[in-house]
Amino acid sequence: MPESEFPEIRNLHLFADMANANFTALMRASYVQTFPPQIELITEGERSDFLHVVVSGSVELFSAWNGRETSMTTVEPVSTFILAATIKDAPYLMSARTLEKSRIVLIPSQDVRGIFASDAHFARAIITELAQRYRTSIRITKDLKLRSGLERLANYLLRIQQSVGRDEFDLPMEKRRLASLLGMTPENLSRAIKNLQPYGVTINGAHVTLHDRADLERFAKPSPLIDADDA
Amino acid sequence: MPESEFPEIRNLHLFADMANANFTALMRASYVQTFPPQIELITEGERSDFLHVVVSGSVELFSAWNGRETSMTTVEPVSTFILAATIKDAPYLMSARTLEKSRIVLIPSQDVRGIFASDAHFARAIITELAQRYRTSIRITKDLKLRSGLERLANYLLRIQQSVGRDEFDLPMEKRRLASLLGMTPENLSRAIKNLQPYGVTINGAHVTLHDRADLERFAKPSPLIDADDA
DNA sequence: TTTTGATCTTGATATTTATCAATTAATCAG
DNA sequence: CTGATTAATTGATAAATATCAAGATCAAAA
Repeated sequence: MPESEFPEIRNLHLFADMANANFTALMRASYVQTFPPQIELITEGERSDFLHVVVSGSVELFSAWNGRETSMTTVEPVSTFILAATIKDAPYLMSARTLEKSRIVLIPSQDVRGIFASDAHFARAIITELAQRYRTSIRITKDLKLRSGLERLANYLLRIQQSVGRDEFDLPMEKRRLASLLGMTPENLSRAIKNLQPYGVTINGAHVTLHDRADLERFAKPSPLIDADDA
Repeated sequence: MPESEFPEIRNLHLFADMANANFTALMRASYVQTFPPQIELITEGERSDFLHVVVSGSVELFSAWNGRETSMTTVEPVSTFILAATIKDAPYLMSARTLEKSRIVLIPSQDVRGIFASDAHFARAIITELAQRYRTSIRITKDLKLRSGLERLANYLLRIQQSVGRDEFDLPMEKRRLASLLGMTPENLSRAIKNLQPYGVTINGAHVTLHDRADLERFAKPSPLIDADDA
């Protein structure tokens, strides 16, 4: 693996504080590969041989059961995925596919497990990362169990609004995939979008305008205990 | 805190491998308290001052939003809850209430954070615990997004069957709460139970009989990637 | 540009799930 | 044991969501 890739990985919280020697050892054992779009990188049920790091592009995590499929999350650069499976040396619970041309670093799981056992800083970073991901997953469960599809969409839009800081923005993914992420069908998402019009939401193609955020918030009732990144 | 309580806590994976001095320090800083049933121990949104350990009894974790409430999980002895909030020093995402008279150990969060920074064994145990909980949470999301209510119930029954090893058993909780756990209304659970009769399921009060497990499995299609504890 | 294929939208309909109301069954305190 | 309370069930209805089919829109490839 070329050393030129090291810095951006090193900057990840996960690797930022670990001993230099350990980081270098991890990197030397790793592979970097560029994948075209729509390549299935891992399949749920497989053994987790590598911790993956998305350096550029983006990756979708999804799951299937009984002929159905659902989008679980999108992994953007620079961050890791399937950390928990790597740690537990257990099968992946989700599949992963590239959404676009993506550069992926593959770190052998065995090396990750070996090093966190001896590097306290690395262990601490893993703890923080896992705690964060666990909490995010709990938020998703609450979103699914406590809200209707329409409410999930409304809060999703408000979360984007929050993160970009503007009332006008583009949807960051296809509606088809957004629907799956929100736990609804594409048809229903189309209708949900219309049903938000009375609250000042206009979506034209991918372009979203929130004409009256206060009004939308009155409907969506966003909560930091579901919608914040952490608070 | 009385030393008599130490051993069973010490036996938890989470505390089993840590240095003796550290364990003792944690315990000396802790409180034990016995709570009556239906006491709200923590409320979502509060700061996480204590890591909780259920020594006896049982505790329900639940969440509310916009006047609705959903049951998230049940904590049985001996295990901890709200570890992630403790680690992150962040507000609880779930509330907790005793289901019965329960003995709870309260370990100051600050001490937990202080010690895992210096005790590698403890840190490692926390990693394992968080990874496990994260994976469980992912399974729950898959269950909710990929299955109908009827399918969730069918698989829930098969999971209990698996854990008790018999085709006849009692539901471990009120139907009201089971419904909430499965993400449906009590009325719907009643009907779902009836709808499983063609697959050999009889539920009389709390007593469940699976007359034809193979048949039920053909309908439920259990998957180790959703239903196993870990595999 | 045109074609081709996919996504998106819309309407009609079916299914699933929730709500409301009433009754029955179970539990518990006195 | 008995009344009071809560849980569970059942039926009727409403709302939410999914499915199916068709057309419209968009985007990539020839």
